[in-house]
Amino acid sequence: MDNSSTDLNRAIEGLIRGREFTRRLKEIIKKPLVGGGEVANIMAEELVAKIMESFSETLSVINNSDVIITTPVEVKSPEDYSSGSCKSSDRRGCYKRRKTSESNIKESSDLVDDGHAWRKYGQKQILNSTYPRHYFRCTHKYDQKCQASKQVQKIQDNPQRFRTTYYGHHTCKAFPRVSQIILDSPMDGNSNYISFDQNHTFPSIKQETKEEVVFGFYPKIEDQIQSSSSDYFLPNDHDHLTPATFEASGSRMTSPDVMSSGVYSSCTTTSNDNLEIDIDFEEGLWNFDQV
DNA sequence: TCCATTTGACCCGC
DNA sequence: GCGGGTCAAATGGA
Repeated sequence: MDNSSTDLNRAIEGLIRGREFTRRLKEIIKKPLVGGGEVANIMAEELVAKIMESFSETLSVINNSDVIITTPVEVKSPEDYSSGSCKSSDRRGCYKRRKTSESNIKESSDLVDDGHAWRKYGQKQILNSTYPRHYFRCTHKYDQKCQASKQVQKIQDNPQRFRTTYYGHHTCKAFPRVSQIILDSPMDGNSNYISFDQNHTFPSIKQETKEEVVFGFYPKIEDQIQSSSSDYFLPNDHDHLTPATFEASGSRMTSPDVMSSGVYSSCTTTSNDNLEIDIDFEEGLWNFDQV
């Protein structure tokens, strides 16, 4: 079996896992809440994490042999790493640093869109590390109290790869964005297609607009790095390492409310082998058509 | 003018 | 005390 076939199988397995987790989540949601629904909430959160993990892994496979390392650590409540009390009016540094929290570490040769809107809030040179570390928080940290954050850093031994460490779960309602899911277009009723096309690059949307809430794209770290620090540069063969790219046909995708309704998504990958994946969450239909 | 990014300052865990 | 994580003023682009 050649590599592309292996990757294809891995991608399919990942999606099937995601489907199974989604099915379980659906069951939990359907069940009447017992005990205030806390148990169900916890289970749902775990399932969401697993779903995200499966999709991330699948995306990584699609984007060529990326590695995902999941490090389950004690899950803390958001209060455990929320801002602490402040004494002065200058709130700089006024926060409570998290001790431990759930983290997912991902290494990739490119920066895959993880489906969420991030805002960079810091950059720091790390001791004994050539490359600075970049800090991102969820765009909805304040408007929806989403505690998700991540750190991105070039891998010392392999500067062409990036290590992304995710902390916390997304509690925001912003739906995972295009790389994962595209909705029915309210305009024409046709499904929108995501194309993982090596010939395109990520659009870089840098505003926390309402549009971005729904389909803001993952900002290219390269762009940010280039604009911020001379320490960062793109590898010479960057064209070869083009980030996972996609394009969505169907233009306007604006209303978050659409997300809550029936979801149909369809994505297309184009690599050596074309993998077309149609996902209908509402009907539970997943079609894998090798083109 | 608005908003994202940059960057230095500050705080906390180890 | 050091180093890492976060904050917010300053800055620059749209």
